Amino acid sequence: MKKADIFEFYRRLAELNPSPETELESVNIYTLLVAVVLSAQSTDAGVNKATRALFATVRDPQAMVELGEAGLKSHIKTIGLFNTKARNVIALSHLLIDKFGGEVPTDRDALETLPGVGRKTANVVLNVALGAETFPVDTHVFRVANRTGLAKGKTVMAVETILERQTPQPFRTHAHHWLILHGRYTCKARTPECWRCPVIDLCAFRPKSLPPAKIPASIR
DNA sequence: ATCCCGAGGG
DNA sequence: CCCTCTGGAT
Repeated sequence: MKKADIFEFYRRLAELNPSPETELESVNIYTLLVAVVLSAQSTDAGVNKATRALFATVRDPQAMVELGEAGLKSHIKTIGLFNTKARNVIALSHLLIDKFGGEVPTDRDALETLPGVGRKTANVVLNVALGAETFPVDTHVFRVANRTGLAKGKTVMAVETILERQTPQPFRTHAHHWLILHGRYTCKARTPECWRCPVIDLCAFRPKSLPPAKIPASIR
């Protein structure tokens, strides 16, 4: 996508939602980390439903370890991949206590040493908790970037590299959330709702599937 | 049947 | 690169 169009793309999403935030609920950086780990291949709404009860009493690694894997599983049974996630969250909590003084590390390499934490999760924690200019590429960002032509890449890493390089300064901290919210509510996976898309004229997908709207002269 | 703020292992 | 883990919503 052309440089001027990239700027205009973000400018419009920013105008509609000046300060976008994550829809994952958390009470501190530790619970944020846990929520993001739990969110893999699951909806934010589904994760929130489970974590509301969990985070009411468990808000730090020590409490999580005391709850135990079986106890955690009973809280997250309704979330996909819950066996692996429960194991990872308990292991990750032990590691935070043993190697990081009970605190969540704030650099990407350290975060990625935690079980269940990959590049995308680390990028989300850094962006949401610290306001870092990271570009987590999830299913929505990957789809929106490729479909619209904003950043075409065959892998999530390729897309992240392009976003990191091309995103204009005023939009760098929130770009991730604008793309994800646009993907979740408008540029949906199965049936994108192009009729209410604010950037339809900048989109590479629109011309092929939906012809440009022709408004009859009679109603103009 | 497809998708949801993926990661780890082969 | 591929596959598996997994329940809930649509």
